[in-house]
Amino acid sequence: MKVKEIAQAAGVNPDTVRFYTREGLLSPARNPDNNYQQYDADDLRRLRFARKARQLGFSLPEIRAILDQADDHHSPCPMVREVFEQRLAEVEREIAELQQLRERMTTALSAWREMPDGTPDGHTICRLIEHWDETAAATCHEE
Amino acid sequence: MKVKEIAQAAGVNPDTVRFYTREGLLSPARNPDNNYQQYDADDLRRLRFARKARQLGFSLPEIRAILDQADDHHSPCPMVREVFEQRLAEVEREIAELQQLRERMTTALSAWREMPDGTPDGHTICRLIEHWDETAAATCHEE
DNA sequence: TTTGACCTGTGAGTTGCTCACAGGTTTTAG
DNA sequence: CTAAAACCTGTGAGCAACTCACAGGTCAAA
Repeated sequence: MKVKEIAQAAGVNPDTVRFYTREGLLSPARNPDNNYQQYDADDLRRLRFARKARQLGFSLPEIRAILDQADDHHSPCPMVREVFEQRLAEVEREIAELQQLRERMTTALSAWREMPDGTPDGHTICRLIEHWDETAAATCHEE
Repeated sequence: MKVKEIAQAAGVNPDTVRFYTREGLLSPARNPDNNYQQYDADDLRRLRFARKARQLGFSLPEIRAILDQADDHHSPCPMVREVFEQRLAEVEREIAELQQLRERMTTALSAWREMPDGTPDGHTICRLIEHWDETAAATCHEE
């Protein structure tokens, strides 16, 4: 398989395939005639695995670690369980943060309906945002 | 105020102040003696505004647009309302995606409790992840 | 006066791609 | 048979919003 073929088979951008190859997640053979990359079924398996793992929130270094362990005939699954549970906790924290944010946004939006727009006067820039509750917002930071 | 002082007053990293200055959100005067940046109360107001707007999900270009409009004595608030509503919709979409993801993760986790770890055998890399439901996960992509 | 804490600008690193570029190869249409 | 289109190659830059590192200048206190 050439780059475009494996990319289509996995449903990703060919540049992603090239990128993963550069990053060492894929190690295709070479066609000695034209120096093209030659991917096989095992590469496709690895690529699909990597994409699934990405959807689960694994980072590329984590995925590479799992793949490397699999290459060494170690069972990577306990590691997967561990990282997975950490990732689940993170997802739940993100949900909680976003829900807090949403709540404050809808509250602010309904409060704003009664506020005049007001041209900036040198003391306020936009009172809609300046009246946002600072301490409440402080707990909601992106990372 | 010098960089560190305004940074402390707004509760941000001094490098963030420098970065915002480079990006044109802040335009401090200069001390002609030593070429140090000199921030005033208006800069602090702009900085605090920018941070609040960031917490609300505005991008730096958006914030700069608001600030520029305020400088020109236009009322930026209608623009704020508009971008804010877009942002709220986005937050709600993110929440929905993360909730879907969490659900699939907890489902997978409980399914995995009954699965053996299994050393990779050349056909599977880690069955924990390979048995993740592909089509279900396809609807949850990061952007 | 020397140490330490600050200041300056610039450039690189972060993450996971995506795109652009310049040049080589292969396929397809005329 | 040839020319154009579509592919391949590697490398390097761009995204967002910082954060950190570096080398050199400035200033306060001991």
